[in-house]
Amino acid sequence: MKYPQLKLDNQLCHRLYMASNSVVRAYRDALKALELTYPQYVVMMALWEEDEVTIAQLLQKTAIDGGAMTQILKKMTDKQLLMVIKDDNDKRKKLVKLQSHGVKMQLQAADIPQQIRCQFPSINEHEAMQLIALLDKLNTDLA
Amino acid sequence: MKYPQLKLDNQLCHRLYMASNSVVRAYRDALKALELTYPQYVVMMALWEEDEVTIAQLLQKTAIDGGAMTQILKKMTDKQLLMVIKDDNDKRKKLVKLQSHGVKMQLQAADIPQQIRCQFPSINEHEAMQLIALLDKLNTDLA
DNA sequence: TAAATTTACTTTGCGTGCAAAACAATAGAC
DNA sequence: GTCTATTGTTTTGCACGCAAAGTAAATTTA
Repeated sequence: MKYPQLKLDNQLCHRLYMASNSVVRAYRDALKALELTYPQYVVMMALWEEDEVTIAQLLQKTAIDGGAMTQILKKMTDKQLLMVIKDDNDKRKKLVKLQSHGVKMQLQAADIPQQIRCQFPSINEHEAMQLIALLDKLNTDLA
Repeated sequence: MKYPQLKLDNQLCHRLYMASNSVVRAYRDALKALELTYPQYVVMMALWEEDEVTIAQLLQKTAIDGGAMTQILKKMTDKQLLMVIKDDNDKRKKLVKLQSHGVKMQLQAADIPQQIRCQFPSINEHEAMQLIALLDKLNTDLA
């Protein structure tokens, strides 16, 4: 091959592409019970950490696309997981607030991380931390 | 917080999600010159390595979704990058073959990997190889 | 204070990723 | 040699990710 740098085997990026897709796929079964997609689950995690935040804060924390977020919040509102309220101090802003159904869901979600973790037994705790550290570097550079 | 395992900061998976999106975004400028999307570029890399392969082989090598592949090959055919030919030995199969325009594009693509690499300077060569090894483990487990 | 700029969010159009269903052609079982 | 199962690919419907354009409200500027 003329250009070894173009071999798929040499592409860090293709590995990331595959890994991200695989991991999101891995969540599907666990999330089916909660009737959540992966991005919707990420929104829930963000809100369980800090509730009543603006959409901008949620976008920042989750790294979900703004255009998609509008649709996601609409669907989650329909499911009674949360509410979107106008901010009276600044009418451009909107606050996202969990409904009781959304709050309670945290209990059901509590063992999902472990369920997922079991699906990659080849990675030990040390390696998982290494991976997180490397991905943080990457994300910082690409931010 | 009641459930630290649900903190976004503790999620390997959310890092992967962000990193994959960021990296694909990073390719956008470089690929704009070739009028390719990232998955289309992956198809090109696969074909530059081995041409005249069946769609099933291409799916296997690229890890692109089958339903999406049909659309991707249609668009790439329209752009004269490749052809999809029926296999006479087994009429279920189809072979994908680069057109001359597609073959020549390899030269233009040859410096893309380096362009992308420059966008995450915090990761040195050793770390990049570490990252690849860890992602390979992950992908093997989740395959 | 009126105009220009910026901020916060929504909308639109396109390109995937995905599951599930559909389809055609081959291979196997009997 | 039919009947069934399997293989290879396409289609459909939905959910994002993304860029770019649009809207409304606040802020800055002059």
